[in-house]
Amino acid sequence: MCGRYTLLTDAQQLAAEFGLAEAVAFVQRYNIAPTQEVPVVRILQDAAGQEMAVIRQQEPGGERRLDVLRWGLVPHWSRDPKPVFRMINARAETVATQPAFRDAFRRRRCIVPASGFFEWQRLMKDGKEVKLPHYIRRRDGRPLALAGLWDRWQGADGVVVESFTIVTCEANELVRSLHDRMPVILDRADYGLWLDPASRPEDLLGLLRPCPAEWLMEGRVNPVVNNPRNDVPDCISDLP
DNA sequence: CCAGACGTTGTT
DNA sequence: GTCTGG
DNA sequence: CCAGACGTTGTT
DNA sequence: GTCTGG
Repeated sequence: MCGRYTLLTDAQQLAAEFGLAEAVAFVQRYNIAPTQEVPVVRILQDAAGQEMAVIRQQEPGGERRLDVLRWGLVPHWSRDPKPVFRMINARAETVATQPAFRDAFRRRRCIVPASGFFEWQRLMKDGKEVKLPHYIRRRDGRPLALAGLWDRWQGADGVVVESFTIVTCEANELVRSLHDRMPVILDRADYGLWLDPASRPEDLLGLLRPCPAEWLMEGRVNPVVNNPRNDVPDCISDLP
């Protein structure tokens, strides 16, 4: 599962990691929650759904850009711009066939950059359930590339809402003690394949598996992160 | 994901 | 318990 | 044909 | 938009 994460990487680092055409400034975030607007990496297509041929010749797949989208997918056919259901995650196992995701999986994939993500460990203490937040990040300090899907919703009055969801898979050995699901974390060598609108579904499905546990490290953090209103550095302060 | 609220009426 | 807001 | 659904998680 | 159920 992935329901909260951070983005602390600076614009230059992010541009280098993801091969962005332009280093776009954005706000550093310690506590990103569903429904909020956050930057994602994607390749835009023209209205006909074709990549722009000129750009494609120079850069396979087209230009990688950083755009701000809403977390919680609103399918283009929704009556409402607010999803009736909380589509903040999409299961890797069914993403190619579920009506809400399959179009996006075929042609509108993105990478959700994150410095780390949170998982809550549920424990019973004195007969009451407590939720202990844990923070998971890469050992090598690089940002995480979370596999995402996006869509564009347009209302009758012309209002446009662009939104995204994070693909999940079964948890690896490191995350399993906290939860049985985790976000799909892409290898740097696979960024191009995932982002290229022309990639074949059968190749893409091979990427949707848990990353090696050795990539990651994990530790308990301050419960101040539990409240999404607290977007402060304490959210990732380590607890013994 | 967690925190916090949790109503009714009539009209479009 | 269940839904909405962040 | 039209109407209605379209999702994930965790918990029971 | 597209599929399923009636």
